[in-house]
Amino acid sequence: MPELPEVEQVKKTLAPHVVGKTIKVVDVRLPRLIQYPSAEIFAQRLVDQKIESIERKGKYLRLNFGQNLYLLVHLRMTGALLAVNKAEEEPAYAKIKFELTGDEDLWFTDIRTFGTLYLIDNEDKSIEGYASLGPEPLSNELTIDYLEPICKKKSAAIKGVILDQKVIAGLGNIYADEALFLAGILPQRPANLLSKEEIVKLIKAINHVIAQGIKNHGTTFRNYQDADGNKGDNVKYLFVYGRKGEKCKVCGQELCGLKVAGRSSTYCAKCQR
DNA sequence: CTTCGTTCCTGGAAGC
DNA sequence: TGCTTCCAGGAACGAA
Repeated sequence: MPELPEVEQVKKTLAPHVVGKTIKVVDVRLPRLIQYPSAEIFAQRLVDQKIESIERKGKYLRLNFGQNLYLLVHLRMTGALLAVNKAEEEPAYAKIKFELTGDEDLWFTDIRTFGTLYLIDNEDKSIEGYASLGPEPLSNELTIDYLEPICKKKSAAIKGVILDQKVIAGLGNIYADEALFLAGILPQRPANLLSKEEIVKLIKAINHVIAQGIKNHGTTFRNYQDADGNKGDNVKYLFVYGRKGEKCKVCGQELCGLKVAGRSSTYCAKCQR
């Protein structure tokens, strides 16, 4: 599932293929993926737009066209943006084709079709999930002074708090489990019962796992691939995610599984308290 | 306001 | 072997 490091890797690999290219035709094969505006207007407005740059904010990618026109893409679970040579056959699960100037086209593919796309004017406040994103890991806004008061106000599980994109932008199930393991905190602990020291450790752990994920080009657990169709290398560095029933890499004890905040969670009952 | 459950979807794994 | 059931989860949404 694409989280911050995976989306960052898509941005890096996509940019050399598409920045400076102009969209000539848009073929939307699954209109419900277009959240705003209608699929018809979406396709029409993109014609002859030149891709000036690409940015990432949280798990969103933003293609900038100039004149305050932006394409927001959220990959959700299995969405992918692929640059494919026009001579090659189209990719599997192709849902949207952006015909570009040059030798390659841009494809949006999606197995489970949860991905969402938006074409917006200005850096609009109209897309709630995008406009309300909290600070990012590795930014100087994610501080103890920011996070501690938020935790103090919430009796819900800490894992749910750090998965909330309004609190921290970019964490998903994989990096949340990994950060909680590194910080030595059980995912089900009520956020308001964490000590200041624990929250400090958690912020450091979040920054660490995200930086490592980026360095390793993302985590490919099932379907994630970058714009070149390559997988990430980070899965071999995971301590807990997807390892329920296996031995803890630190203490050797069998890892536990539990539903927390509606998500499957894996943790070590000995290393995490 | 917060918190929690439901919903969307498909492929692969697990179960019978 | 082959069919059925379950599970994966980001985030919007509605209910309590």
